[in-house]
Amino acid sequence: MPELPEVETVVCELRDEISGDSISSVDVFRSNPIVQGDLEAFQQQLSGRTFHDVTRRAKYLIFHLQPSGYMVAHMRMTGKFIVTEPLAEPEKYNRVWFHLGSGRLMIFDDVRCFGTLEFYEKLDDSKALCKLGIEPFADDLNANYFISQLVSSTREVKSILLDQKIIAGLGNIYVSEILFRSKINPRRSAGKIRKTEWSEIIKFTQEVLGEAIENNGTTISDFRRVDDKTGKFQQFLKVYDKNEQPCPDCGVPIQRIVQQQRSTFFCPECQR
DNA sequence: AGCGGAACCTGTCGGC
DNA sequence: TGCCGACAGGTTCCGC
Repeated sequence: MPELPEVETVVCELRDEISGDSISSVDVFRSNPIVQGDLEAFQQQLSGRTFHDVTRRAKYLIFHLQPSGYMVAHMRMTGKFIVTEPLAEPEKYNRVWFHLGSGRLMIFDDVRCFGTLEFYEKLDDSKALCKLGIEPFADDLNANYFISQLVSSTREVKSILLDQKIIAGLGNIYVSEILFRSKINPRRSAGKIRKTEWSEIIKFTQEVLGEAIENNGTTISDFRRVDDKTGKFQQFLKVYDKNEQPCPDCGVPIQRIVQQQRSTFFCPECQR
């Protein structure tokens, strides 16, 4: 489900739905490995608190609780949050139920159980959050941010853009799209990317993510609507999953390669 | 430092 | 039809 635009969408929807609602109790149908740390402590820490706000940091969801504390969540590949009227029985991949004071249910559903839920009294206590790099829409993100730390780096530029410690929130799909629009070959060494090229990468990062956020819901954000495969998302992607298909700009076949055990798609003609 | 590989889990799809 | 391997949008850990 999630790259940053999908997380942003979910965060906004959840904020509208649950802000002000309280948690009366928490049912866990399968904790391993979703709920981090002691399960009973987690249930106890959440029960009785109220959702005050929901925000995003990179691909993490942060549930602000009152009178104190935070639930930090990550949906990984297949996690989902659903707010619904009460159900009699958990559905197959429901992992956690949050019973809300309003009588509704917030469900964390996750086929693959890669997702994570953690409670923290203070956000600084989350090591994962502390390690994250700059947000793609941060005001102080500029070419020098990359150049200053990558002058002599031989790492491939794709690896840099996926590195959450450097820039936090980009995922495999959008990195292919960003580098295509930037006309940069994903295998280029980061240290050899010129300042003007970094500026292009930043510009197109914000453009691609912005478009995806605007098109939320019809992108990949909802497996329940996955039958709608010919929706806007397919039109939106220019290279991802387009192996052997003609480049929309020059007609040369898009190439699929593997970098860091992940698929990369690019145009060998346009991207230098 | 930074790479590759494996791991966490389950489902789906294509080839034989 | 049935089995088997490859693959899936993320992150972390380990060894070299």
